[in-house]
Amino acid sequence: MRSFGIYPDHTMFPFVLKACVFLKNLRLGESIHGCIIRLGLDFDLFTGNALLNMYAKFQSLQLNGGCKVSAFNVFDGMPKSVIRLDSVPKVLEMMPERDVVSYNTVIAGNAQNGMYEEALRMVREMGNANMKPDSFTLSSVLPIFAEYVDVMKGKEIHGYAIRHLFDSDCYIGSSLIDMYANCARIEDSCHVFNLLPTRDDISWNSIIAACVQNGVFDEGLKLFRLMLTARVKPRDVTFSSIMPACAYLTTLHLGKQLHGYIIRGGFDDNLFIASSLIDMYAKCGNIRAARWIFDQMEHHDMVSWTAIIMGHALHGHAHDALSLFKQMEKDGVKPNYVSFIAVFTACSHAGLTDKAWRFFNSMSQNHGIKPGLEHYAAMADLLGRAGKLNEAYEFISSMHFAPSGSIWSTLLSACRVHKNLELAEKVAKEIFKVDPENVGAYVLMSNMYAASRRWKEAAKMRIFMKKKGIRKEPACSWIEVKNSVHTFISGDKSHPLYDGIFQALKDLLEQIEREGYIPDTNEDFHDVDEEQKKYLLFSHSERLALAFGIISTPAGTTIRITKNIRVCVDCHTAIKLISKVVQREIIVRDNSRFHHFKDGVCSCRDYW
DNA sequence: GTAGGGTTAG
Repeated sequence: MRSFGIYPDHTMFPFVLKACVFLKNLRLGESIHGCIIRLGLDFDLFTGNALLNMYAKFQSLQLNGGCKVSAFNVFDGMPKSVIRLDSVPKVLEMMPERDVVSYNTVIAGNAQNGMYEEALRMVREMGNANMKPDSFTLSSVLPIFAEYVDVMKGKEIHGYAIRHLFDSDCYIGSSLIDMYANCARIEDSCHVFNLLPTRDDISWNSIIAACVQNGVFDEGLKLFRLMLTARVKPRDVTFSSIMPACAYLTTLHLGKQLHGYIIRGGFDDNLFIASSLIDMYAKCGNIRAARWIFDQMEHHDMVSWTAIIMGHALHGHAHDALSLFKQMEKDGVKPNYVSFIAVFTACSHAGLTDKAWRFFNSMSQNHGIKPGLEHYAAMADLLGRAGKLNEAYEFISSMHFAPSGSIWSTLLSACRVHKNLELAEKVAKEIFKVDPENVGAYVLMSNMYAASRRWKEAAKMRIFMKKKGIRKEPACSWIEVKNSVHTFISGDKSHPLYDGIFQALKDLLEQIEREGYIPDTNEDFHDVDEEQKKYLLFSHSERLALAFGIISTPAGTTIRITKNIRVCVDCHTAIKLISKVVQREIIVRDNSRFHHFKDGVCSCRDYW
């Protein structure tokens, strides 16, 4: 057009600048900017707004590469390479007039670059200039209050939206869903979603992510199915949002189905999705598949490294976990807060206390990460498991913040494993001081008293619980057979195939007794005779699930069971022998790790 | 000419 000698007018540049944004070509954009100035069109409002938008977008690109330098208001202190990007405030200052769009563009630019206070300042300035926030403004501001976890301010915006009839706006809808979800107000998220007159893929993604992030996994999965029924196409974000639900519920068949979708949709090179797949396979007991995905990836970021390290840690592969951590550092990927939790978990499941101490010290010294509650908890857990109970006690007492009930609880369960009632009493006192309703502590103390035949004190604990009206969650195991999940609680006879299960349990008992199995009744704390105890052990939830798995799958199939609390010692012994007599691999995930039983031995080498 | 959603955590 220009070669024909035709001059562009003010209507043209917004489109040309937009093309530069799509092409991610800053140099081209800058030369167009030059062209605009030469033609004297930089005083045009629409052209100015398009320039603002372009520079703001390139600012995001630059910042996503690492440094979070404020390019909007800092000029002097900026590194040379970023100086060109300072053009947003310059363009803004030069503009002869500004409208709502100018402000919205700058507000969004600041908000997307993490400069929340500057964004909010611009909102006030906009008000001072007699311009009212519109739906664009609100959907840029809401994510700020989501990030701040400030539900009061978020609600204020929601109210403003309702008063100005913006609440049926799809964009504001997703921001509201996300804001409420971030503030743990999942009911409010659902309420907003249900009231939306129109929903696009992002509204669906927002509500699904909201459910999963708040632990409402069944609802998340239900909404995912509804999304498919509504013929809304799932996107990359959908998969990385829903996958953690499969990981948490150990629904391997669903995870695999989603993996199929992901491959067919061509999403398998997405970093977020790959990390969520690694986590899902690891948590569903298939660490080999998790590792395969990790090894297939072209680039690894900190999250994917952390996910695979945690995966190996949970499966008791401390050596793999730690050598991966070394490799990660060698690759120049910086570990974060979560990565160290994974490292401590690895050390914990292998009893590597010395190594853990070295990591703990290097975490703050070499990586500048201040140990948080989770790190202290992991270290305390590790020391406790290794039997270093007093060291753990000292460690917890020396924390630079007040210990929580949960951190003392890790030590209490270590006292149970190592049968130290004296320290347990001391620890329990600390727990009841900060958390008088801690169910686990009452149950553990009651069991420990019972184990030392101090029935009166055991009963006292139970009575305390009753008085306070707190109940422990029943022990529960589940297993997936033919794409459906079967749940068992201890002593449960309600399964339709119970007769077969009972017969199988009896047969298995006979077979393992021939292998030398002697019931270990030490951990059963009912004041009843030995024969009855044997029966109680016999009907533990993991045994029921296992017996059901054996009779309902073909010979040789790997059996995967999930349990909500720690596997009991007797069941651990029994399952080892069962894996030998039925010649099957049995994988049990309890609340802290995986046990791979095969040929009479367990991967945890009886340390868990 | 301007806006919203994602992965790892005893």
